Formats: sequence, structure tokens, C-alpha cells
Amino acid sequence: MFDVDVRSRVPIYEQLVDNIKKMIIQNVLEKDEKLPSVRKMAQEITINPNTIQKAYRELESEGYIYSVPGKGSFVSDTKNTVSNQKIEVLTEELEGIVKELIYLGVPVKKIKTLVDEAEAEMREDGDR
Amino acid sequence: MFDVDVRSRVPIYEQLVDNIKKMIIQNVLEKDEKLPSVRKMAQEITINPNTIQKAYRELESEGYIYSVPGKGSFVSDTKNTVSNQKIEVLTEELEGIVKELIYLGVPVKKIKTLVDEAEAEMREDGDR
DNA sequence: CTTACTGTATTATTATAGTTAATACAGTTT
DNA sequence: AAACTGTATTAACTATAATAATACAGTAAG
Repeated sequence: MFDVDVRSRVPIYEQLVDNIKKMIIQNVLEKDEKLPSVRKMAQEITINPNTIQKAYRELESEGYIYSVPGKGSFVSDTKNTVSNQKIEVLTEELEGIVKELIYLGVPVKKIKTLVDEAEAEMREDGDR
Repeated sequence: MFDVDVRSRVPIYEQLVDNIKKMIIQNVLEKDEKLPSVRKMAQEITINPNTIQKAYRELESEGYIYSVPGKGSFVSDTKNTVSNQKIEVLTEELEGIVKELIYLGVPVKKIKTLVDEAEAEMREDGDR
């Protein structure tokens, strides 16, 4: 569920932050749901509790979770902002890809055509 | 011309690799053009020659440049080899993101605006 | 009240990657 | 010969991530 790649160049605690953020935004983790305790999570994925704590501290400071000493760490209410945050993330990704395509020599016009094609495809197979 | 951010989390040598790759792909650096020597480049951007060498070694192993001991390092002929496959991959990613954005209610028109903004931002960066 | 959980904090240590530094050697260019 | 090139090697320094070992205080349940 919370998988990390210990060999990745991006730090474990940051992978955790990203993963959990994503799950919260996608509503895989719901409001007030309890996250595994730092020690339990540390056991689960066999890494040091301090690393988990660092991730949780970061998530709390960004408002994604709230922690109560003695009780645990819980998912914050991000309901009203969830969709916006998700769009924000996707927009950033889009920006990066567009920039790469442009420097690879793909003209903006062509990129916009791709956007249209994606929309068309989406209407065809109305799933997802 | 070859600027790096020494405070970035991405290593200097990798920034160099990326920058030079981009310039080659965009044809800012042309086939058989001579790159600054490791020592000269090191002076230019005030970092260690070994770091430059590491970048050049990487670029050579990826086929972007070729180095001749005693002469220098030169841009390879990569036209039509390197970038096409990347464009394919990026196009698929673009498609996925666009579909998600549409699903979230972002109109196609707005997405195209984002494309334009990305292009504009890119031109800003390019002049820096 | 005791026990076993929670989050939190602190300090020390290890591991790793990036970078710098100082040389050295051999090929080339003039 | 002198001044360039790329290349290689070894050592040292730095910053950051991660581990380890504790400790303390709040909460919940028996």
C-alpha cells in the first residue's frame, strides 16, 4: 500500500509524502481516516521510524494530515480543495511535458492537435 | 550560456548534461561544433573540471557528443535518432493528462491556453 | 493504576553522492 | 618546445538521508 523504492534518488520520506498526498487527493484515504502509526508503518515497510516521522511532519505542515499525540495521525478535510489541488498537479505535469515537446521541436500547433485528439478519443470510449 | 544552479538538488553535472542535450536537440549546438574544453568550461562557470568531465563522459556515453583526446569534445550527429522515441513517449503521457483534466471538468480551450503559457514560460527561461 | 499504545524530540553514528583538489599522462596543435 | 586538448586516479571535504537508541508525555483500555 505504501511502497517506496529505497534505491531511488528521491528520498524515502519524500516518496512517502508524495504517495500519501496522492492517496488523499484521490480520496483513497478519506477524511479523518487514521494513518498507520509511525512505528507500525516503519515495520510495514522496514525503514526507520524517524523517517516516517519526518514524512508525517511534512504532511502536517502542508495541511494534509493532523497529528494528535497519544492518538495518532489522521487525514485532514481537504474536500473542498481536492479537485483544485488535483488539477494543479496535473497542470504542472502538463506544463513540463509541453515544454519538453517544444524543445524537441514539436510545434505548438501540433500539440494542440494532440489535445483535440485526446478529447475525441475520450468521447469515443466514455470509460475511465 | 551554460548556466547551472549550484543550490539546486539536481547535481551540477546533470544540469549540464540536460542543458547541453537540449541545445543539441534544438540545434543550438550544431553537428561537429566544438564544445568548450573541460578546463575552459570549468573556469567559465567556476566549478571543478572533474564535474565537467563527468558531464561530458555521460553525454558521450549517451551518444550526444564524441571526444577526441588532444583535440576536444564535439557534437555528434544525432538528428532524427535521439528525439523521435522521446516524442512518442511524451505524446502518450500528454494524452493521459489531458484526458484526466477533461474528466475533472477543465475545458479543452483552457487546456490549450495552458499549452500557450508553457510555451511563453519556456521562451522566458531560454533567454536567461 | 498499569500496560501498551500513540506522537514527539534529541543526539550520535553511518552511508552515500556530489564536489573539490591536486596531480599525472598522453595526444594535438602551432 | 610550449600550450593546448581529453582522460585517469586518489584523497579529502561536504551535505543529506537514514539508522539507532533513547526519552518523555498524552491516550485508551484492562
